[in-house]
Amino acid sequence: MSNKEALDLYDSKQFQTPDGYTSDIAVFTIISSKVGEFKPPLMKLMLMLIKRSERNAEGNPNIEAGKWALPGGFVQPDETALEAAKRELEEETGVASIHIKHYGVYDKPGRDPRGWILSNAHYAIVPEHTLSKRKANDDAEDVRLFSIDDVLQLDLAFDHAEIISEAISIIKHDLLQTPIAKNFLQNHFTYSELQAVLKTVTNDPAISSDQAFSRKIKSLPFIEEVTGQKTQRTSKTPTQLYRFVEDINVARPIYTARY
Amino acid sequence: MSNKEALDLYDSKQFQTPDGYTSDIAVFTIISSKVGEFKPPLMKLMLMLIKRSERNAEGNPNIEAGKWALPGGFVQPDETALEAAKRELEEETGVASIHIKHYGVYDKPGRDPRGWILSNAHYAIVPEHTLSKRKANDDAEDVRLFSIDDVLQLDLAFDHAEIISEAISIIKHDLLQTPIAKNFLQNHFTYSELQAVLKTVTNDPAISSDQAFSRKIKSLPFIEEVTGQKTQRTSKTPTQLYRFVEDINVARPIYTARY
DNA sequence: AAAATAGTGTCTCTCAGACAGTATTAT
DNA sequence: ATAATACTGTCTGAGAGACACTATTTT
Repeated sequence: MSNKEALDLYDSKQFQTPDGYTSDIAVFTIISSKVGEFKPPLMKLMLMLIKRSERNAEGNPNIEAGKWALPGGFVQPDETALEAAKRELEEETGVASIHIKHYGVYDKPGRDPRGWILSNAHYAIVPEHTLSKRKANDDAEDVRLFSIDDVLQLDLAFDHAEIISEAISIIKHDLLQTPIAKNFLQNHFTYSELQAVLKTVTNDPAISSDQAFSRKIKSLPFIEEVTGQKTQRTSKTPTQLYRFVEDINVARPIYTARY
Repeated sequence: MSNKEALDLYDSKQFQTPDGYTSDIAVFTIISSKVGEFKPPLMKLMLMLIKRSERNAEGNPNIEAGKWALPGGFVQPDETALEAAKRELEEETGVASIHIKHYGVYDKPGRDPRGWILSNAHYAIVPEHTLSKRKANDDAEDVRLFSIDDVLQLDLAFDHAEIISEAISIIKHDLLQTPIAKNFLQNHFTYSELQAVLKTVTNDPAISSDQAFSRKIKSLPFIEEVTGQKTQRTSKTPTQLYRFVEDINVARPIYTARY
């Protein structure tokens, strides 16, 4: 093949190359305020941010020091941006194999004062308890959860205000349009627990009304009853448990939906 | 601010940097076989590919020569990948301001023999007539439209088989889940023209049945009648024209849909 | 018994789906 | 008149929404 000959002649310097390739991760969790025994949970959607250290690992002044930022870091040449995001998230939280999804590319010239630096944005969903062991590291002097209603008031590094704003839009959309609510719940859950997750992003009466939602959940093809399984963790009355069915196509064409 | 001090100390060589940053574009069009006068169109969804030249602009042997590939090229440091895709598409087809959307990042190590080269994949929708002036250029010795049913049988460059396969999945999804069908149609269209577009990707009876679809289109909030406007281009009977309403949210939550 | 959550029993209204029928116009 | 496309009339059944009611259990 002539590819070898072409390769020998190829000069990678003929085009300008980026100065860096990074992955950022918007880590979402839901904190359940346990209101009391035999009560459904009160839930709030939160985003994890780090506070950038004054000095980096080498002891030099850090860029955008003191500002709040998404966790993330440089992609290595032997991995994809998604793999880098998973690796960094695991380094940060100790959790592997959670839900993580790419949602955007940020490459506007001038977005990073250090040069032509590209970022791939991902969002991740982690159970609340896995963030208990979250810790500051070389680059972060603090790690904290913020309500998605407050987070954009912070002094944010780089273009992270824009990246976070889009992450919030996307997760609100995906929670209602895809079955990712699954990732905020235990394997088996009650209708009121799923409802509490959805109520963090919608006040649609078809979802927030107890009667309507407890009826509706039975007819959803991507959710099934766990037959015979009940729990009392949300009420004195034993309550039916449900689970998400794997690999069900949930989307209905907009041209056949009811409006 | 101390950012200046930090910047002076920042060494961009501390991390390995990519060897290139590119944009690829999957250009879709629909060719309407005009069956005859007073007939609705027969439509087929097509993808435009280029055949890579044996030699590049400098006269050297070209990488992946002779293979079919997506049009695309290197992103410049003063533009985003999306801007680069628009610029390249305009250079290629002469069309500006058409529908174009980012849908994927391809950065698997080894995907390009020339080195660590990142690609952002976009899909574009262009009206058929704008591709009449399509032309070969330095990098392409041929430009051609392929049916989305046949295109994956070709000998494709780099990892373009994977990129094209995902483009096809995404446009099939978006055609039914978003109002992008608008971009395949004139401003004013008949129910059977919209139906013909949708039938390129679905055989759902609610869409492919004439009676059902002509009724349903009246109740869709994102489509409105153009009052008093009729056409005879699809039938002897004068037919009602419709248009897409701007900025209507079309998505219904999966938890309130009918299944 | 009281209180709280989790449902179920009905009714009404809308609409999807099916089938048959009508409307319009060029030839 | 015929043929082709574009509808409309009408029935049926499923289900969404609203309201009232029942069920289960702890305290």
